[in-house]
Amino acid sequence: MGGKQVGQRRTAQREAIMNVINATDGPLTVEQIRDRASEKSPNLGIATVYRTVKLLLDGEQIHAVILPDGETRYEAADLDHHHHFRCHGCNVVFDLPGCMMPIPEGTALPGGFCVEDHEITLFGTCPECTASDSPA
Amino acid sequence: MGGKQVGQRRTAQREAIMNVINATDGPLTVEQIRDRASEKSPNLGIATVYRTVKLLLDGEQIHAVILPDGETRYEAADLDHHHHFRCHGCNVVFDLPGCMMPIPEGTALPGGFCVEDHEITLFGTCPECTASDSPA
DNA sequence: TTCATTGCAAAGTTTTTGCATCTTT
DNA sequence: AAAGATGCAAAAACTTTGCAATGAA
Repeated sequence: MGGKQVGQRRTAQREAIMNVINATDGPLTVEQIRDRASEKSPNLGIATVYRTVKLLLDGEQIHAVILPDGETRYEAADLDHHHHFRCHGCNVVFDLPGCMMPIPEGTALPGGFCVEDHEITLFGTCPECTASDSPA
Repeated sequence: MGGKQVGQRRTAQREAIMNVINATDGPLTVEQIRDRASEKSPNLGIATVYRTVKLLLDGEQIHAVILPDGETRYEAADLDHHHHFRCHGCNVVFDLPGCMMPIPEGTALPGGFCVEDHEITLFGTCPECTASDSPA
């Protein structure tokens, strides 16, 4: 009922988009995905990126990552549990392998809040920006 | 240069909006602010809420809180450092006093990332929803 | 050949801005 | 009375959707 089927054909656009998402070590915005995928698929329309992202979300192949800066980014779903670091200098978002959350899921907090999941974002300066910040 | 001055007059709308924001123990969306403030200021326009929120942001009286659900909320700026808990049942966002981040600011992470700030969101079930979830 | 997929443009959403009017000072 | 503030409606920014054309199978 309703709607055509979708996600069945291997197209250059889809290939390019998936490759871009899998090639980074940090989540990307739709704009970033389009810019990078456009190199391989020149006339790539922004609507196609949005549609493909939605397709990949539905298929659990990627996850949305919404950081406190309000931008929605996307990352491959097959990554291990990890968190993110956003550089104040270049605004790039990096993956930080591992987890630094001391409260295990299932814990009941003092107020009676039962913790099932968590999200952590670190902000600061990335190695590159640290290097270029400090004068010679 | 440019733009009128702003934030100089005490109006019913402003009063209502500020009271609403200061009366909660969790950050509120623009919609929530308007709904609650409308009780005191009936014809409150959404544009006024947006303008007032911006005004308060500029004046450092409130902060934006963007959680991983993508909704932008606002909270009083005079609160102590704390984090947030979003209930999967009722979608309400609560303040969690205190901090559970083991990495001090100023720490350099293994990859060379220098941490200056952080943001934590916990997800789970709030006390009320825990109570109503479990049958008698 | 069929029908999912694409690009473009139109339509939704959400937030911002222009403007005449209203209200605080 | 002067000028900031408000409400409405138009505009801008970001996503989604309709549709004819394209191209994978």
